[in-house]
Amino acid sequence: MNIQFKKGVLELCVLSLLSRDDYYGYELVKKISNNVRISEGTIYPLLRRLTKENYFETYLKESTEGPPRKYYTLTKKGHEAKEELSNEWYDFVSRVNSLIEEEDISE
Amino acid sequence: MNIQFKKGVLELCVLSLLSRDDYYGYELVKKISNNVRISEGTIYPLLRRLTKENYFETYLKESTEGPPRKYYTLTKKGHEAKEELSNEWYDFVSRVNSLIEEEDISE
DNA sequence: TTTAGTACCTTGTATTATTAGGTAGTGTGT
DNA sequence: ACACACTACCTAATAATACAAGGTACTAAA
Repeated sequence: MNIQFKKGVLELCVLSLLSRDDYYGYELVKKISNNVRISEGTIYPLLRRLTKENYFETYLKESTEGPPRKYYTLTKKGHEAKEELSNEWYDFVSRVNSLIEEEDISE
Repeated sequence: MNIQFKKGVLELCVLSLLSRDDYYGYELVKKISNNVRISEGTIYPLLRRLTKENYFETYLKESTEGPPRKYYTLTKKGHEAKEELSNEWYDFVSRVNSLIEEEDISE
C-alpha cells in the first residue's frame, strides 16, 4: 500500500470511528489495521495532537487484560471536524477520479 | 482542500495524464489545477524525481508564446507504474470508505 | 518601456507516517 | 518461580512530499 496516500486520511478514520463510539488507542489501531496498514507509532502521536486541538476528551478505565486503557470521546468540535473532513475526502476522491479517468479516444 | 490528502496522489495524476498524451510541465499544472489545487513548486520537483526514476523521457520543443517547452513521455516502466498506482488508489479509497462507513473489509 | 502571460527552475519549511525502540500490567505454560 | 506472549501506553529520529516564495527568460501587447 502506498504510504503517501495515507497522509491526512488517518485523522479522518480516527474521527469517524470515534463519532460512533468511544475507543481506546490500542483498539483504534486494531480496528483501522483491518483496512489500512497502520502502526502504533502513527496513532499515538495523532491522538495527542488531536487532543491538544480539543477534538477529544479522554478518560482512563481499568482493564483486566493489561494496563489501564485511555479512552477518547469526541467533543462538539471533534464532531464538526469529522463532518468537514469527510466532506473534503469525498470531494477530493471524486476530483482525483475524474482527473485520472478522462478517457482519450485516440489511444 | 486538505493538503495531506494529496500526498502521493499527484504522482498518480501526472502518470495518468501522461499515459494518454505527452504534456509539458506548465500544461500539467494547468490541467491538474482544474480539479486539484496545485502549485508549480510541487510539480517540477516531482517531474524531476520521476524522470530520474526512468518513468519519463523528455524532449524540448520551441514555442511561439514563451520559452521552449519540455515535454514528458511515459516509458514502459512509467506505464506499468501508472497501472499499479491506480490500482492501489482504488483499493485504498474503497478501504478507507468502508472504514469510515464502518464495515470491515475482512468480513 | 512596461506589463502580463508563458514556461522553466530552486531553496527552505511544515506536516505526518514509519521504524524501532521503551515501559508496564496480565495471563499461560513449564 | 520463571519465561514468554499479549495487552496497552508512549517517544525519538528519519523519510517523503506539498507548499510558499522566490528566481530566470522569452513573447506579445499596452
